[in-house]
Amino acid sequence: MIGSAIAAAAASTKQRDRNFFLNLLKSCTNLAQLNRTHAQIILNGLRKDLITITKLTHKLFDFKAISQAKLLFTSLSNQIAPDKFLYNVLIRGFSQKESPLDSLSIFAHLRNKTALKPDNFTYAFVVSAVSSPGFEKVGILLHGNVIASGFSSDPFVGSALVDMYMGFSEISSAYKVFEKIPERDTVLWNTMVSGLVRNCCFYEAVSVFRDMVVGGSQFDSTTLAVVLTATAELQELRTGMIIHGLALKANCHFHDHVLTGLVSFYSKCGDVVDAWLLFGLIRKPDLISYNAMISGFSCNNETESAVRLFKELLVSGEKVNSSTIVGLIPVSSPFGLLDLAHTVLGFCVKCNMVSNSSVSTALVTVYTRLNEMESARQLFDESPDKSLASWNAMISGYAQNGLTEMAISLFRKMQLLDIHPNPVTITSILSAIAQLGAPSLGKWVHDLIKKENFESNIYVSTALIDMHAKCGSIAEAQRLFYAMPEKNDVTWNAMISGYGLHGHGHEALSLFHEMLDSGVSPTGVTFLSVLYACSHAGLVEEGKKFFHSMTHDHGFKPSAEHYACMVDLLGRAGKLENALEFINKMPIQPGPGEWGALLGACMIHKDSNLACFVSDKLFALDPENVGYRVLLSNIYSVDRNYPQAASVRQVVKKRNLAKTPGCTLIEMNGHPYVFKSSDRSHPRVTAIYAMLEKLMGKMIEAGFQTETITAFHDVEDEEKELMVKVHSEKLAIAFGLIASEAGAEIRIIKNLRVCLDCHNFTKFVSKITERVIVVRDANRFHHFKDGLCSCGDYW
DNA sequence: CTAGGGTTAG
Repeated sequence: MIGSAIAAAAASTKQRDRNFFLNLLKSCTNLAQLNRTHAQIILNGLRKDLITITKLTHKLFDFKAISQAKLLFTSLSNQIAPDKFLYNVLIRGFSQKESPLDSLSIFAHLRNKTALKPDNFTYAFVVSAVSSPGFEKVGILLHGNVIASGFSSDPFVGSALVDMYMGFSEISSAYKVFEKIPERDTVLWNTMVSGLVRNCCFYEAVSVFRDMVVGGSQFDSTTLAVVLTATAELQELRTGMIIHGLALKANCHFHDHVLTGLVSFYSKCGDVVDAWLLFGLIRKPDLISYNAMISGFSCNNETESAVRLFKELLVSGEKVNSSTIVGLIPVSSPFGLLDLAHTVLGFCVKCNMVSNSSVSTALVTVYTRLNEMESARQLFDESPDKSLASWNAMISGYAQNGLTEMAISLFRKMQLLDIHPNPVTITSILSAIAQLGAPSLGKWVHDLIKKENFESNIYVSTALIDMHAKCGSIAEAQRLFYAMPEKNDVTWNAMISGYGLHGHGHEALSLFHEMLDSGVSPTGVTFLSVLYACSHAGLVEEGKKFFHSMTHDHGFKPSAEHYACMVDLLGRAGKLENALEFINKMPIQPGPGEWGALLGACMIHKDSNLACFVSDKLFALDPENVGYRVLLSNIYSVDRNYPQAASVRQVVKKRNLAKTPGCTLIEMNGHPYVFKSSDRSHPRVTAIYAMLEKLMGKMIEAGFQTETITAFHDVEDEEKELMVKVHSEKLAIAFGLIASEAGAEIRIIKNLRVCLDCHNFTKFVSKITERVIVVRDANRFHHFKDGLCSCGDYW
């Protein structure tokens, strides 16, 4: 029809008027039609008609013909004087094609080179052009212009301003603008809600929506769709269902956007069945709806369905974006779906998407979750422009997989390239340092935090508390904790578990009550941390009471970890029978956690009969785990049953089960030194071994029989060699003694649990050298002083 | 018949 209209126009020699072309322009549905119409406009002498040109320019932007629009403007601007309308179309056009600089330069031209006055349209467009991070300065300047020109209460300009501040993550400025606008229309409210959602302020988004409804403002399908995503993130089942009700009443229920919002809401709340049903009601499912459903399946562990839908999307030829890949991440983690990751990667390579920074970041995340660190690093190295998010993905991947040195060295590289970290980077790197237990690195990062002004960030300061506690300075952690003006549940948990780590059970308990008084609700982790603290401080009765109160007063359903902690509490205190009874009475099937805790208790209390029984359970549950076998072998050793110990070790060896090699870290004058078992690589190796020999000699003199010395009878050669090996912590302590001033505290960190022999050795050394020795092992801190250890020999 | 330009968004 349109084609024939154009044909008629071309065939006719009769001059067409402006109105004819305006209608024709309006009905163009693609660029080719538009170009033909443009030709006709020229033929009909309307080339310089401002009104026709304005509409034409507008249409060119609609079809994303941005360079053509630019060309048209530059070629005409010295022949005709553009008016405000044309300027406005250009400013909007560029702003929507994401070339804010072009928008700004047109705006500047309008202000400086013409006598035209910008109006509310102009400001709405130019403000929305600069609504992304990086334009803060010019954005605030424009806000000043808006006020000066008297447009601050215009709803269109107001919405644009609110959106702009939301884009800068200046939430409070956005609120200020919003509150100053008396007439709040639906779009303004929507701008607030969606801005809050974009900034992950989901709770605030829901609360603004509530104000909107209570205040009687009209909402629309956009409002509902957006606020649904907030309830999805919050897993606010009640609120989400109320909104679903509102959608039904307002007849918005069948809007595709609302349905998509409902899909993410129900799936994030665990109701994937309803989500799938609603997904089926979407008339024209597009990428966003698919993404919502795929991520819905994957966060509910419905791997097969997620993969099926993903493949369906692939074969449909529909484009996939970074959100699709990001949505698949939960699927790839617990199931080790390496195949899927490779499929995704293959697809991304084919579509040339790997160079897209958010896709490559997502892929890096997928591979780090699968603990495929080499693949992740390769992807990272090959991505052409690395965003801060990609750096963070790689660094936190290393930190989460225990590759702390890699995390730190990558962070160093970042520093060298002068790439500034953000709070996310800092939080990951602090976690790495906490795992490593390197206080000198901690100080370095702490200074950096001050320099970058991240101290007030709650994530950063919480990570700092955790780092200080895990690096041994519980006092510093405590100081930081009480200096924090605002604390969240994680902050409290970090401090409580810090106390537990150092064996300060009473402090942990009293901090828990402080937490309750402060109004922050405890989480599962809080209860776990308190139980852990009770267990490591030998507070059996308190722990039992606490466990009871957790279920009865706080209505918490204990998880497997809580049960394991209780077994640990009982077992550690020597109540092995009670611990076994507790396991047998558990309402859920006992798993490796509970049996493992009991096996640990058997080790401490030298009950090899029970250990044998428990081990059988464990080997059946988790045949690949080496730790349990090592533990069992140690139990036999402690019991002087060396042939049995050796035979357990033989199984480990025969089945090729890899054992984590032990190592110990010590810092001397700000330098970290790592010792492996029987290490001879240190430059002062001779002095270290001499010191060790001297100490061992004194120990025998004093009547300390070390476990290894008595162990030499009837042991096979191979086993003997294993026992004769000097554990890394002994080397580190000997080095600490010769490299530090007399009386100085010695701090070491061991990656595995300290063995009985080394524990005895350290107690003895602390006595004869009059040193405080602080040892962090895989589980906790040991403070050795005057021949005693803070763990009370239960660890 | 005086024409051409709006802000948010699953």
